[in-house]
Amino acid sequence: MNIVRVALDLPLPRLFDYLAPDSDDSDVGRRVTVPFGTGLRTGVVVELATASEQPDAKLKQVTAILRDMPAMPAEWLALCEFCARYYQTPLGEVTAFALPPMLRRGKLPRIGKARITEPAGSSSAVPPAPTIELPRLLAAQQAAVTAIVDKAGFHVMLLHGVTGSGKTEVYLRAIAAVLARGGQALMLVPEIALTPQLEGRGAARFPAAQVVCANSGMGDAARARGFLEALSGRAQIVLGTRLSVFMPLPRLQMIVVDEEHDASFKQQEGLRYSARDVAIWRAHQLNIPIVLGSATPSLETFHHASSGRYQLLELPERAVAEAMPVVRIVDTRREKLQDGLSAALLAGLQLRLERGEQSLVFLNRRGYAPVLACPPCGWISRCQRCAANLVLHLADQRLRCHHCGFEARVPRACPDCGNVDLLPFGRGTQRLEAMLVERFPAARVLRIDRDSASTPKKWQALLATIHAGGADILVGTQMLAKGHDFPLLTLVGAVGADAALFAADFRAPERLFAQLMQVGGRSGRADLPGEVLIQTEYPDHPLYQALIEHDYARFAQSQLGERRIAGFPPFSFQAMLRAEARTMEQALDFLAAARKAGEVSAEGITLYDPVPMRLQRLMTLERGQLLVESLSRPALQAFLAAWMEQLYALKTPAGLRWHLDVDPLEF
DNA sequence: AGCACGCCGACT
DNA sequence: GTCGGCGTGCTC
Repeated sequence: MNIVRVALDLPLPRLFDYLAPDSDDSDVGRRVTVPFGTGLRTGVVVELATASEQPDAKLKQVTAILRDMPAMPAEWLALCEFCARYYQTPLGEVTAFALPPMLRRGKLPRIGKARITEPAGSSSAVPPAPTIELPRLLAAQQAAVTAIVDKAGFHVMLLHGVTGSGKTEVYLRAIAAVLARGGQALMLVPEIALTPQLEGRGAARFPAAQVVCANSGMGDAARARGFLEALSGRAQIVLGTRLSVFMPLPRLQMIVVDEEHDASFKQQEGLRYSARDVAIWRAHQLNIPIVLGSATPSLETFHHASSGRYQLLELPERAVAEAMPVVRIVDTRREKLQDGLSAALLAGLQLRLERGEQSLVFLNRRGYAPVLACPPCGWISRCQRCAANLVLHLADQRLRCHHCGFEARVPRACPDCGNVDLLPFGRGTQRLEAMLVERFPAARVLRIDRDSASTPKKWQALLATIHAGGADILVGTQMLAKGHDFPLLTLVGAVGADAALFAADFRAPERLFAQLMQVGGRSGRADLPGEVLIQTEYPDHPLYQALIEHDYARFAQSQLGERRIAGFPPFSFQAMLRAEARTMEQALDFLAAARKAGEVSAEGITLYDPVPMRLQRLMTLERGQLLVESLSRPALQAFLAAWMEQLYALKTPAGLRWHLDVDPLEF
């Protein structure tokens, strides 16, 4: 009896068996449409079988095996199976996620039926060597390229180099070597904003190579076409955001993860995978090298590089600018600030204005003020759906919840007592912008945050203005920190950074350091030295001291010391069970029951008390969480697998939803 | 997740 | 007397 075992996109951790009389080995990895319940569904054949555990009477016959494109290779299925196992997600949900939506629905993009079925490997010819003139490499770059290119087999390398040290050039040389051998390369980058730019650079460097992009912002057909190009072997380079780690690449020979520390590699809903970690597993499975690049590696990665498990490749010098920016700490404890800005920063801005250079004031909080309040009666602007304040956006006269998107007009008077003198408290980018306009009337002030750069088009326009010298003072959030060079920028002021120093999240300092290092790296070019001013009430804090010295390693070591003592990752392994329900009591009760169920098999596992999440209520749902920790990853994995079965069996009150987050980044 | 079946309130 | 509420149970 010919039976196919099918992964269907359902929240059920099992496969479904179907009769498929005309199936054979070559159908493993193919999409199938099958009758399911009352309707039809599309899934993926994961394996063949001759018998089923289901009674014969229950078995239905496959409606169609879709043989209109090559089957997904075994390596791709193995990757999905790993994710299903590791992240405790049903395999059918993983395969559905890993396929572009169009293919997931059983369809094919227009054009290229001929191309789709063309045998793979036909284009594995060596592309002609690029004729464009290559930039000269620094000694350290050359050494890094050699180290990468010489590797055969699985090998994790950390390419550690500050902004401007020429990491991208190293990637491109290493990729060129892979292409010359007829292989395919996969390069992961953080967010959509910078892929077009990189795509251009890649296309210019490898004119004969097929470069395929993948990110969630692309249209359905384009994504499906890219997937098929990669699967057929025609695409030689895949460049994309986290989801491109699932691209099928039959001749994959090297993976690059640029800005590997970036939090956007971890998906925060649905399949909560880390593309960086999945990429490392994939490299291991394929026995190929992988390069992780960053100026401020994640502490996990740095830890492995220090212990020798990963090879450390250092790029100590800046390739494009002569010097690192000078970092100065401005002690704001004694000084009376003027609208939040110190005399030193104001003087710095004035000086840049006089010289015709650009400045940037970095404040990671958008809006005008974080909250609007009525001092006499104590009313404050709160979101009705979330346990959060409504942020005042004066630019369009709205109050906005940054968590759920709720909006309201700014009230003329206090809704509680009628007082008309409502006061904004705190400072956001809009307020900073308004204040700078007033203080420097001759300056052209430009605000860059998610509100002013709400669409790619607006974002491009803002970038163009900055590059053309059409702005003197930039006010911006972390948006500005990523991936763009501003040649005229010579001063960066960081305001309100202290908030992250004592945040409840143990990863907050790590993120702050990376952010400040990155935003500081925007300033200064060969002929225009850069300066970074950090306003703080904790001038002696080790984080800032390390920043002055541009000493990432020192910062990382001190952080790792603290993590070791506290037993935090990378010295322990974690998973978070979260629940949301109509009432906090329901959420916490479920978590308590889950904890009780888990305690039976919790050898070597710590199950903490269920607690409300930091953002307790979101969209009217009360949220709680339960942290699970172990000193051993295998022990944690074994526990989670057993625990999940018990969790599926727990009965939950109506409206309660839960999920498990393995290796959580958010607390 | 869907989508059925299944027993209790206000409508033609 | 029926339309429909969403509780629980199954899907190969």
